[in-house]
Amino acid sequence: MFDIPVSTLRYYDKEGLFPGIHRDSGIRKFSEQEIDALRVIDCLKKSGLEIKDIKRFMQWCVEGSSTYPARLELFRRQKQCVEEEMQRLQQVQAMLRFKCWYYEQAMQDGNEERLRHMKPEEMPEDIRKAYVQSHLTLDE
Amino acid sequence: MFDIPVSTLRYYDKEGLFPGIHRDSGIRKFSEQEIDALRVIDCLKKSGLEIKDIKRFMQWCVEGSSTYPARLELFRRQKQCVEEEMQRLQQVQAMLRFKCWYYEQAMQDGNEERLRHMKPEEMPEDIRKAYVQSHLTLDE
DNA sequence: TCTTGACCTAAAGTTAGGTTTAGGTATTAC
DNA sequence: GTAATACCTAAACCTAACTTTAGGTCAAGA
Repeated sequence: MFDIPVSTLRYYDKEGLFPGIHRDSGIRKFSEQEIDALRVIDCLKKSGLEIKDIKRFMQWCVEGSSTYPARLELFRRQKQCVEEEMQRLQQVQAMLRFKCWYYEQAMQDGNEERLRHMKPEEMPEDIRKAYVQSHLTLDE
Repeated sequence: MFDIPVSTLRYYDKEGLFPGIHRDSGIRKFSEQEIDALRVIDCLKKSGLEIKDIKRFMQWCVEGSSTYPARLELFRRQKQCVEEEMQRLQQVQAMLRFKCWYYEQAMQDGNEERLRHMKPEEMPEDIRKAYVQSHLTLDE
């Protein structure tokens, strides 16, 4: 259903990611609760959170309304993280766009001579923008 | 300069990421070549490439013009990867937007009763959109 | 009956990408 | 002269997030 190996589900459970999971004579029963937990786990993992922090969140969920502020703050923080990650990826994309253009040119020319001496001002505008953007933060 | 630990630079070199690096009586000399390599390494790493694949790219760079097509294809593939990653992150963001709204409501209400019975149709439009978007791929 | 398959546990193993340590050389600062 | 630094290597260590293995229980089907 979720394309997650059984071993991973057991690992998650061992790590405390399903604090309230019910068992039927030893066998884990995944209810709508846990399905939902899996969605949140997936989301929080992709937002950069570690398992132990996801566990803490799952604990908050069983602790009730007193932990609403903590949970809200967590999601706000992760939203911020993802926004920053997207910005980094946009810079990465700029570099990749530039590199694709670069090697298209190199293939046409058969060598990198012309490119080696090219200044940003001589590049097509969109490529120059990509070049400049991708050479920002890591420079100097 | 790049805020990379010396140990990491040595590790990269050991992994073959600076194939043509020059040494002055045993000591590595980082020229403009290697500075540029570091930018590309950073970009390729963030695009999801592993060290051993970056090494392969660096090898191509010393092999000359015959590897232009391979290099171009690599950058095109990584561009694709990053685009897909951005889409995944947009879905994650939708979930986070929904969760932030959810807990803002829960804090106002003091409990989750109202929210528990709420159907997507009853949510504010932007939140409903976020909810629907974030519940897409992992569902059923 | 028996054997196939789904579930279980605890514990060991795996992988990537570094980091740390131990031991050594060479240059600079006082 | 000697002491603090910056560099070097090889090899051991580390962490997160799984995965694999070994060994066992139980129920259904041929």
